[in-house]
Amino acid sequence: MSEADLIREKILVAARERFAHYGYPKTTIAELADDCAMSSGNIYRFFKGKIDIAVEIARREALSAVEVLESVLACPYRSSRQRLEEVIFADLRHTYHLLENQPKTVELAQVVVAERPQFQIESLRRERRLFQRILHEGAASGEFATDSVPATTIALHALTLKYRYPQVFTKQSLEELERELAHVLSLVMRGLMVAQDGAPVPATEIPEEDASLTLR
Amino acid sequence: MSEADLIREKILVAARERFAHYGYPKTTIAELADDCAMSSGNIYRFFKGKIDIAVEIARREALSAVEVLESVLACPYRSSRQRLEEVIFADLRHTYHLLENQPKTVELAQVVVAERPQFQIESLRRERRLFQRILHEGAASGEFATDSVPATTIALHALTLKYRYPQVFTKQSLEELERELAHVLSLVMRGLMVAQDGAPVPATEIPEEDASLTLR
DNA sequence: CGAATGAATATTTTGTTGATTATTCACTCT
DNA sequence: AGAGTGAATAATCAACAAAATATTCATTCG
Repeated sequence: MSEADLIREKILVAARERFAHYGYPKTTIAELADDCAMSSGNIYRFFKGKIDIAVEIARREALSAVEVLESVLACPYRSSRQRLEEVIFADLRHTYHLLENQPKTVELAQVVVAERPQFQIESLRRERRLFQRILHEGAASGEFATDSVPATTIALHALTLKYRYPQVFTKQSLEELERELAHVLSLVMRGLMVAQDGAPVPATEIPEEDASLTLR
Repeated sequence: MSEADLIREKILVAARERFAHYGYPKTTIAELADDCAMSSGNIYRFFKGKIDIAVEIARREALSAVEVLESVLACPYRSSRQRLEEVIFADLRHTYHLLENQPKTVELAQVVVAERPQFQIESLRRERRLFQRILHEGAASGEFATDSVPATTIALHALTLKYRYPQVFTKQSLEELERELAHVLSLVMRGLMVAQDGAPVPATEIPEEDASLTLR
């Protein structure tokens, strides 16, 4: 990693700290420069503007969240249904805890999305790709019955919207949201799965909360 | 209808007009009083405050929307599936057109919900009751298979959230939203419906837009 | 010469004041 | 007495100035 990259990282570390503690608008470039023992003008050799620091932090946060979810897919013994359900539950829990513990994250996300609408589009796309991969595997193995994997992906992504931005839409507790999500998934799974010799598709069970899947 | 009630209606008519044209904040009590040829003080004999006029208008709007949706249930020849799908599509279209044609409605709704959170809770509850009735009928007739009508109602209501506040979450066109909703309902219906002698549950078709179901 | 500075400038936020508007109420009118 | 008024008061908004902050860039430094 080059010298310049190291300084860039230093700025990002200082910014993450201040954004989380005091929020994006209350953090000044002068403060970040102080933290990094440099002049405010010098920050601009590493980032085009203040907002770009926020974008980079948000981008990494989003990437690492998807990476953690992808680790669920690495467990080979699980069925596609289990994978899909665990990913959706893990996503809900991760976002819920993030907004609980780091309330300033909401503000940061809002600023970034307002300034760079493309950011949200790409985050959603990454998430959809993850869903699509699971559906594709499930369809290939004969576990899922679907006319069109892309169409089902879009549907699944749309119908789980509420659980991806939990505290934004409702003031429900995590427990309530989890119970509700289990009902939603039970309904959907019955439609998605291939009938196993007449046996009804069992209801979704709320998975154990796996600490290793909880970020930070 | 008593004399007092008639005056009350007059105020509501004037307010609806001005709220729609100029918005809630830009409408003054003095203007409403002028419209009704009375003094501003006199308005307060009919409404506790300005916000209560907005609440009453929003309440009636919400009630009449549910009433129109209920008229779908009055068509006896339709299957439960058709009813459910038509109600959800009609709701999407109605809200979409309302926000298109009466953009000030969003502002009004925001003001009312901010001031009276209970309002939203009750509107959602009314909508859920409608869903529950359809599910109940479908379960009784053997068309729908469900362990628990209340649980399925909650699930159905949660997973169609995106289509109840269309322009709030995305900038998608009505056509896109309808196509997406059809995919969502196809998936859900396959899980909800009782298998008919092995034949697969057909995909959801986007219903004709029925002008009589479009409010205002 | 590239890296870094910090004063200069542009932009945004904050605070203040005057004006507008919501709400009350002592009063008038029928 | 009950319906209605409009001036008085309280609350909110809007416009503007002052302060704080983001960004640039001529200059310095190593």
